[in-house]
Amino acid sequence: MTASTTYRDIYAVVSRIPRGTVATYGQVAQLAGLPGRARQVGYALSELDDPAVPWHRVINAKGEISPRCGGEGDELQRLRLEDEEVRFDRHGRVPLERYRWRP
DNA sequence: AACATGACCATTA
DNA sequence: GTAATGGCCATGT
Repeated sequence: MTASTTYRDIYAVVSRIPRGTVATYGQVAQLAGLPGRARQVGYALSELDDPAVPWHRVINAKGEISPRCGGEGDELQRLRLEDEEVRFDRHGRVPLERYRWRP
């Protein structure tokens, strides 16, 4: 494990995302003080094993759920978001204009 | 130390 | 609407 400060910073921001809202990787990176390092955010979440972090509230800039190893990860994420009042359109993505987290 | 990989984003055509 | 390009950095071998 040995979570680096960068990762802990990312986890801290993700943990602050309110229920019923979503944030993009770029947004999380920006709020975490890592502008332009959206990639690291996704990587940090992939290595994440802390159930206290609502990683399912983080999606890509297209409002879609990013693929992930394991198979059921994307599906699980969608179910969890729907369980939090977040609806998907017919394209299978979330309207960021509507559910985007605004700190 | 070097190389390759990765849950990405913004811009341009 | 899609396709391609550049950039950014941590992790594992």
